[in-house]
Amino acid sequence: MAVSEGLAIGALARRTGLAVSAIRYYEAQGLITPWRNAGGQRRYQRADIRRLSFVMIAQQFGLSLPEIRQVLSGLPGNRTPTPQDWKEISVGLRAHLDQRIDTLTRLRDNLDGCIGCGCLSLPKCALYNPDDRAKSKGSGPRYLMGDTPEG
Amino acid sequence: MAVSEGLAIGALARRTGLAVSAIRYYEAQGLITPWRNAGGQRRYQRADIRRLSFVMIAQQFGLSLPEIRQVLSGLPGNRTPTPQDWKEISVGLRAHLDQRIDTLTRLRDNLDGCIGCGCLSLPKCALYNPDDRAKSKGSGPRYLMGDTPEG
DNA sequence: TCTTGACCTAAAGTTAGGTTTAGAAATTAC
DNA sequence: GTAATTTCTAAACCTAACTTTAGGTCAAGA
Repeated sequence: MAVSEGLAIGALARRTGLAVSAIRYYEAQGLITPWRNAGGQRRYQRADIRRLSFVMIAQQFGLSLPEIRQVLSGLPGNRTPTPQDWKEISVGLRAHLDQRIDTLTRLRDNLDGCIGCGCLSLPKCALYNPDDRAKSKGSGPRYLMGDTPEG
Repeated sequence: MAVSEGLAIGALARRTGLAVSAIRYYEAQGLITPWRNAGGQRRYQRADIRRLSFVMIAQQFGLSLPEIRQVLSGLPGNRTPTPQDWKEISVGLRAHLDQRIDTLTRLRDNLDGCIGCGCLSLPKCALYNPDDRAKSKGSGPRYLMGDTPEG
């Protein structure tokens, strides 16, 4: 009954809205590290509610789980994170989000130009420098909408 | 050799930068419909280069393949699409993109507020009304960063 | 105590968007 | 005419982020 007994996984699930299976999965991905009670069941700190909420927010921002793990590694390991700790690692998120907004805005403006001329041929298209998450799998520059350089 | 013989799948792949396997996959998803030559091989119209380029652009915008299929269904089926046709279906893309940018911007501003107060507790967080693509899989509202309504 | 609900692990299944493989047939190049 | 290249189909495989299932254990309450 003491606070030190920690939260069971079901309680943590109810507090975060996550599925129990998702929380176990996050543990397997190194995002959260519970301890075990005498019977071998997972027990969590109250601060882990905040930690999982952060994971959910970062996911909304488009970070992958490995990326989130990286960001979380910026938290102190030897004590419960303070509001200031959370604030500091959130700065990186803000930068990530700014970049995503910027990419999409460039993409939109490019489409506007193409709609404007009515041809949709984009030799200067933002797709040549696409979003970080997409691409890098293609082979060299692509000539879009049917316009090759040699005609 | 006549134009009417169409493009083989390899030629289309070179013109679009897509893998041959991807083009076949898009056909299976109903995004493109080649005809077959006497030997059973796929043959494509030159206009299909443009069609596939549109698919790639729409993907950059975050549309799923079923969504793209839906958008493409706005093209005339009985003739080669004109620049005006492409312009018309692009308007929907523009709206989609605007909405995504708007969502991300709200998310960012919300994070700013939370960084500002240093607590990262977001009862009014944009995550309650998240991006269209994410969520809808959760069960009811989530109380983020450890703050439940009842305390 | 007994029973019910919560929890455990490991493995398989799921969706999206493809790629890879295998073996055969068509096409192209010389 | 033959060799090399492309293309064909079907099915298996891949990653991310989880969920589901199966069979068994732990914890809490009447």
